[in-house]
Amino acid sequence: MGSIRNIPDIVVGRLPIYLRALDRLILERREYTSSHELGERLGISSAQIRKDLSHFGEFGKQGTGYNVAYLFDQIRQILHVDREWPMAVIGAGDLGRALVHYRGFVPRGFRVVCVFDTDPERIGEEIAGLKVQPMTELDETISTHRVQVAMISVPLEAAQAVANQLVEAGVKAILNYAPITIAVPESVQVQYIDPVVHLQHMTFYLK
Amino acid sequence: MGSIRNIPDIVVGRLPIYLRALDRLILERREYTSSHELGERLGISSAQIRKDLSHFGEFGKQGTGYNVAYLFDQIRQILHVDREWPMAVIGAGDLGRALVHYRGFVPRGFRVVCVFDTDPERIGEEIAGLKVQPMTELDETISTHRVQVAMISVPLEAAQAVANQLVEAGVKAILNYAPITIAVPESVQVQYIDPVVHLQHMTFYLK
DNA sequence: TAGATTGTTAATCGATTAACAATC
DNA sequence: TAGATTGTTAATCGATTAACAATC
Repeated sequence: MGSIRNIPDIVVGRLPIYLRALDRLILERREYTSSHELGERLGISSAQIRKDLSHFGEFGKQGTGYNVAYLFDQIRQILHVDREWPMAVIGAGDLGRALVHYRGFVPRGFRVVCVFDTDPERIGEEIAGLKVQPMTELDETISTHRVQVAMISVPLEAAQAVANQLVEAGVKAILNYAPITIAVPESVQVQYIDPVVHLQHMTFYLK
Repeated sequence: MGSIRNIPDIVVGRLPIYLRALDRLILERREYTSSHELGERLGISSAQIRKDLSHFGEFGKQGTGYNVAYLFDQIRQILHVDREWPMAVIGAGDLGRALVHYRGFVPRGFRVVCVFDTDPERIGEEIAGLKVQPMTELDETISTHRVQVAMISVPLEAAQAVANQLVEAGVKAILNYAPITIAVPESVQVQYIDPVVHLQHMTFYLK
């Protein structure tokens, strides 16, 4: 297999985790790994890892396992992070600032190239070398930078309107930090980060 | 049903999403809703919502649907967020600061009560009225405040060691923002937030 | 009453795991 | 060669959906 499309989304969702683990193995100067070792580290069965990878091709050798650097490269290509995606951040509050400052994006294929806010107090302010821009400039800036990926860090009341503007401007993937489900066209990807959802999931198991 | 234990974890994971949607309906002053409406808003089938809820009891009425306030209360109880969980934040960098400042925790059952860091520059500094404490005080502070929930916002190299300290101090649920899988005893809950994982998941579908 | 919607059962669909031949 | 580990098949397991009697 490998070339046939329609990969289960749940499988795609695990690839970034594999990539992260491989990155770590590279840091440890490990040349080879196995589905067993990866599974051990990630709390996933080795069979699942082999099955997941088999959707995309044959990356290992019987007896030896996987060449770490090679598999890392292959997954980077599969996920399209063998390049640098320019990103927009909407909302320059505490969270937006933290996102602009975050050093962890660039080594993994992303770079914040613009920040927007509505607050006149914030517009013009510099965050990590980027000037906060007014929302009125969103469309043009996103076009010229060819931004396809954006992160929303505005209050929840504003999130849907911001999402609409982003879609209008041509953004194709939105990471929404506002605690609300937003509606977008089918052609636009959305993912959510809401810490409270994770916390409430865990407190179910606490007394 | 309702009282039999061993609820699928995937069902538990959806309850916070339902709760969020109900919160929104309360805000909109809606008195009743239906599995159909909830499903529509969340992009989930109505059958799934009814099935999920049926694990915990009967909350609706045929013909009428669900009383919003009642269902909201019930799910709060199920998830144990009908109280306020004190939380610790470990790591007072940009992200840690944003977490301490975040106003969205208290209305949903959580309150940051202490912040820790190793950097002498940061120790003693005030963030939203909380003094940043040295890691040496972690054990005692967590005991006296009866903290069971913690968020890790330290660099990835430090994350496992911090997790160990937290477990040692009696923490039972960890929300880990460091991009690394950490090892903890079975009795401790862990959830992860890594924006890059979400971004890479989405770029798979982009060109 | 007629219409709407629940809770639940059974059917379907999909994901995970076990097992193993192939082979490095 | 002997041992290890892959990729894949088939079996198992679990989750989602469709359908409907019950009933508000």
